[in-house]
Formats: sequence, C-alpha cells, structure tokens
Amino acid sequence: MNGSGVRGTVTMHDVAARAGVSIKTVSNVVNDYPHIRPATREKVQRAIDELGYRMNLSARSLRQGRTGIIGLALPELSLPYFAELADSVIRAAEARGVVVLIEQTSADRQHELEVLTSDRRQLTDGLIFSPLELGPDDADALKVDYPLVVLGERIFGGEWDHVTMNNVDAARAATQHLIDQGRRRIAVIGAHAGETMGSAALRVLGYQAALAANGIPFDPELVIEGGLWHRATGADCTNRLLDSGVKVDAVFGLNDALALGALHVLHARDVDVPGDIAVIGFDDIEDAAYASPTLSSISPGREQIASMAVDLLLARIAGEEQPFRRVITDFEVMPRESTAV
Amino acid sequence: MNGSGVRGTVTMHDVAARAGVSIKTVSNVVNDYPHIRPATREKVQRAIDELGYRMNLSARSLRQGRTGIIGLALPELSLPYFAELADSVIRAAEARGVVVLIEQTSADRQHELEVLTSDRRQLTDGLIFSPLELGPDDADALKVDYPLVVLGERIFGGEWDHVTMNNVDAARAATQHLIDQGRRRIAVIGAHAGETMGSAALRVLGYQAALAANGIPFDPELVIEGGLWHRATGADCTNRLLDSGVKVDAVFGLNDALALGALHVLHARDVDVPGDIAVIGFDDIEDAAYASPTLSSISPGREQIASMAVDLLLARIAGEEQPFRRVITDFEVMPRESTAV
DNA sequence: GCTAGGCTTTACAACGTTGCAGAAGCGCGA
DNA sequence: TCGCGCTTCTGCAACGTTGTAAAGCCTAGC
Repeated sequence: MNGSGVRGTVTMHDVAARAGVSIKTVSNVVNDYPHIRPATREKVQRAIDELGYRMNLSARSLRQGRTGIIGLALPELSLPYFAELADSVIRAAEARGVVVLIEQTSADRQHELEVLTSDRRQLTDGLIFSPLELGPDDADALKVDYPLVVLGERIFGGEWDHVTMNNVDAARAATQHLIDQGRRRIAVIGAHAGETMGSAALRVLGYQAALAANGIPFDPELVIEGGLWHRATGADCTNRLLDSGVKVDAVFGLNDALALGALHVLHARDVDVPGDIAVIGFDDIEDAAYASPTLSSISPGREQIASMAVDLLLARIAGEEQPFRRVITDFEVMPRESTAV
Repeated sequence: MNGSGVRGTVTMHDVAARAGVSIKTVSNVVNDYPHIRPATREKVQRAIDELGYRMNLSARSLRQGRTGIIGLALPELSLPYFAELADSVIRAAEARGVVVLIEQTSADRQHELEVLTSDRRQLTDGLIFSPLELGPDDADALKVDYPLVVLGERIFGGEWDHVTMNNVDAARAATQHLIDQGRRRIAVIGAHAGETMGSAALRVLGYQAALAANGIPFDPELVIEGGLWHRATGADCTNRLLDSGVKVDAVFGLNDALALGALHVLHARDVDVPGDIAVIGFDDIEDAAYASPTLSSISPGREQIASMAVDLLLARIAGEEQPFRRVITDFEVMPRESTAV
C-alpha cells in the first residue's frame, strides 16, 4: 500500500519527477486548481497513486498558516453530556473536513483560563469553548486573537460567537410539564448560590417564571444547592431534600446527571417515582431513556449546537467578516415515565 | 497579553533581534540546550516574555518530522466506556506533553480500516486504536509503518504493541461472583455468534469456564446473541430472554451498557433485582454506581490501560527498539446491589 | 500571418524552525 | 607563550509546501 515502505518519504518532488512535471503542477493537481489539462492531471494522479504519496500536513500548515485542526475545550468527557457533545462536534467537523483536538478543563477556573492561552492554540485554527466556571468577570480573558465560539450562556455580549440554548425558556417548559401533571411542590436540585449568568441561575429563573405563571408560590426551601453537576451531587442534594422533611411532589434536576442521582436516592429510600415524586432532568443524555424509571428530560438540540458551532467557527477561520452572532438553538420536552401521571 | 496584537506575528527572528542574539540561540533557549550563559538565557527569556512569543508548532513539526499529537481511534464517544477511556487517555497524554486527536469509527469495519490509512495519520505521531469490528483476517491491515498500540484482544500476535485486560479471567470472576451468591441459571447477554477472538467470545469463554469449575451444566439457551453493545441491545436481549420462558436467576451483561439495558427491562417487567434475577455488568462505567439498583460490574483498570497505552506509544515514537509487547492489565470485581444476596 | 488573450505550466521565494558544523572566547597545563 | 579542549554562540541549509508573478502555449479573429 505504501509504495516506498519508508514512512513520509514520498514528497511532491518525487511525484513531480515521476510524472515529468514541475512540483508546482503536482501541488495544483492536489489542490484541484482548475486550469490543468486532463492529460496532465491524469499523469500526476497516476504518479501519486503509484508512489502512495500523501501530503505532508505540517508543511502545508506552515505555508498556509492553518492546521485544519479545531480545538474543543470542555469540562470532562466522563460527563455524558459532554461526551455526547464531543461526539457531535467531531462528526460535524469531519463532515467539513477538519479534525478536533479535545482539551479537558476539569471544570477548573484556572484550567479554563489556561486553555485560552495555551501553546496548543498554536496548533488549532480556532476553538470551541464550553466554560463551566468562568463568569462575567472573565470576559476580558475571552478577548482572544483567534476564532472562538463559546457554548453556553455564562458570559455574553463579548466579541465572539455564541451558541446556546434558551435555558430560561427550557427550564420553564420543564417546570410547566411538571405542573401540567398536577405537581405543586416542585424542588430544584443543583442550584448555584450567588451565580447570575450560569446555566444554573438561568434555569432556576425559568423555574420561578413557570411557578409564577401558574400562581404557585415560590418556596426557597425547595431550591437545593449543589456543586458540580455529577450524579453524586444529585444524590446528595436529594438526600438533603428528603432529610429536611419539606413537602415535595416533584424534583427538577438542573441536568440529567443530577436527576439520575436523584432517581438513585429515591429508589434507595423507597420513594415511588413518579407516584410519590416525579422527576425531570435536563440535557436528554442517552442514559435518560434507559434509567429506571425512564427519565423525562429536556432535549437541547445537541446536533444543532454542534453543527452551528462548527459552522460559525469555520466561517471565522475562513476570514468572513460578520458581526458576532448569538445563536439560540431549539429545545424539546421529552416526557417519559418519571413524570407520567 | 499578546505583545504584538496580530496573531502569530512574533517569530524567533523578532525575539532574536530584540535580545541581540542569533535566532539559533533563541531556539537553544527555548529547547533547553544546556550550554547557554545564564545572562544570555535571561536576556532571551525577557525578550520572549515582552513580545509574547509562542513557538510555531507547524514549523517545528515540519523540521522535526513530529507533531506532538497522537491519535485515538475508538467506536464512539457516546458509549460511556469509550468516553471514560478517552478521558483517561487525554489525561495520560497531557501528563506526558502530547495532545490527542480523537477519531470515531462508528464501530464500522470499513471505517476502522480507513482510520489506519487516513490522511490524518500524517498529522499524528502514532495511533492508539481500539477496534471493534476488525478480526484476525484484518491482521495485515494493522501492519502499518507508524507507531501503533492496539487495545483489546480482537487481533493479536502481530507486529504492534497491545494493551488489554484478561477478558477470560475477568468474565470467569464475574460469573463466579454470581455463583457465589447462589445463582445457578445464569444467562449471558450480548454474545456474538461465530466470533472467536473478540471480547464477546472471550468473555463467554470465561463464563463457561466458571460454570464448569462449579459443576454447573452449560445451557446454550441462556446465551443471548446481540449486536452492538448499547443499552438498547441489552434491553432487547433481555426481552428475548424473558419471552423465551427459560428459567433464569441471573444475567451477565457482557458490558455495562447491556446490563443497564437489562436492568431497564427487568424493572419495566416488574422483575425484582436482585431478588428474582441478579445482574452483573462489565467495564464499571460511572453509570453502574448510580443505576437503580446499583450495578455490580468488573473494573477493567481503565487508568492503567490508558497510561500503559500512552507509554508504549511514546516509547515507539521515541524510536526505542524493543520487541512488541502485550500488556495485560488488572481487573477487579465491584459487587453492588444488583447482585446482593 | 500576426496578435491579443486565455489556458497551462513553471521558477522562485518564502513559511518558522532546528541539525550541523564550525567559529569565537576562555581557562589551564606544558 | 602556545595550544588544547571546553563552553558558548552563530550561519547555513534544509524540512515540504504554496503564493506570486511570469513565461510558454494555443486558439480565434482579423
């Protein structure tokens, strides 16, 4: 398969020599330059095939100032939502001929800042960044001199493109769904005290809006704080909620991991779901459909987020001058057993 | 932060000019060449800091023939086991100063073959490859001219390094665990008919060995075939198992996704776990600990697999000549509620 | 038969870095 | 004093590709 046997040995030079044309003509053929005589093109192509020539991408990158690699910075792949997001981004990128370098920030603020200025930015043509800890105060750090697309709503109004879902509306819809099933004492788990712009804050806002719209009084005792949105956190929040003795007939997990943690604890404590307490999550990860009982959730349009983000980034990389955009993707309520009547 | 404002504009040339030394001296400083006077080093370092110089990695790659990127080819990130594996590989790579380019094969044979010869191999110094569909017949395709580490036991004995767990022993231990809890009618879900070298075949082998060791007759009716190891497959297998009417008191899911699918169906069909049927999985993904009931599983030493794979690959990349190695990692039985007595 | 203008092809010079070979500076023993 | 060997620094030539500009070729139109 590899004509020469020795790796990376075949260059345009060799192809040119074999085909009896100049090295630049080989380059032109490879790059689909239009004005080439069919006979020449074929001659070159044959030489390429015979020698098993492959373009040296480092050389091309050096010359063009582009690598064909985009960065994707996210908290951790072991969080299912981000694994699924990465999957979608990689597919979207592949469809457009670029590859993806993933960097994990461990949801650590310092690490998130580093990613923005890391040496690796030299290796990528642009970055899709999903921060979890940065806040409005860090807006300056996001003023970078390379193409950047930010996912989520933590920091907005800056000089970068933005793809996000409407967290407020989606959370309102989730809450409304619970209300529609007759629930009135709806707890929220995973809230972040003091936060104003993060997903947690926005989703709680939507929750409150739904209560208000239905004339249900807001009870602060039903809002349970929790840190990183892992299953363990959801379990912990739920235990605290139940231990507090406050009356509850539904739990809104601010993401699916939290909600799954909640299901876990409810099951362990013999609380019937949805009989005694209904549960809804947020993100619609694959797990949700296979939990016991299956978990209702909000589908955030992951595919859409991924392809929008890649499209925006590639447009910037291509140098298209356009005002910075803020794309809001669609969401959908996915009712399942955990909120059945 | 970036002195010049214009991206990628600062080169060693500029640093050299500013520091009043030759460009090669800058290179030496950056690369920690030992024979440099402290004063010179400091002068250069200051110029670097003042100008915000960053190495152009494409140029370095071109010159050195190395990119500092390793490839990781796996079926899909949306399969939790592979997401967690990718997480570990990225961390291991980061600790060693290289970055990871992930490619998804969708568990498609053609795609798995393509990954081996793709243009992207030009971009990576080596590849960690976790095939799911390739079999012994494809051994030739794995004879590539770049550093390669293969994960899993589908194809062995070739000219590449290998990291895997002992599937047979681990499956035997899983089965033994069920037997220890008094189970005798143990079903296996997710088997692959006709396969001889894959994880499925090896794990079934271990299952049979455990039965034999305990004098339990092997009943082919208890072996349920299933394709891709998704939750949906596990659910489907379990439905078929229950519908068949065959007597069962335990289910061994050949991976956790299958077992979670099984839990889902058992719950839906009001079968008590572990009262009526015990369930054990394989891989110990994070979900396992949060399922309802929590799922017993086999921990395959993911961290160890990842760091061994990265170490082996980097050693090859560094050109160390050593015989091809076959590393077997440790495993551990993780008993949880789904197999409690 | 000649020229304008389009199609093809080419030579050259970068892109930013590092290996190599060697030059300059220095200390030290003969 | 000289030369040797070590440290420190430098110039040059690559690495493999593509943009630029220009040269050759060809055809159509006069």
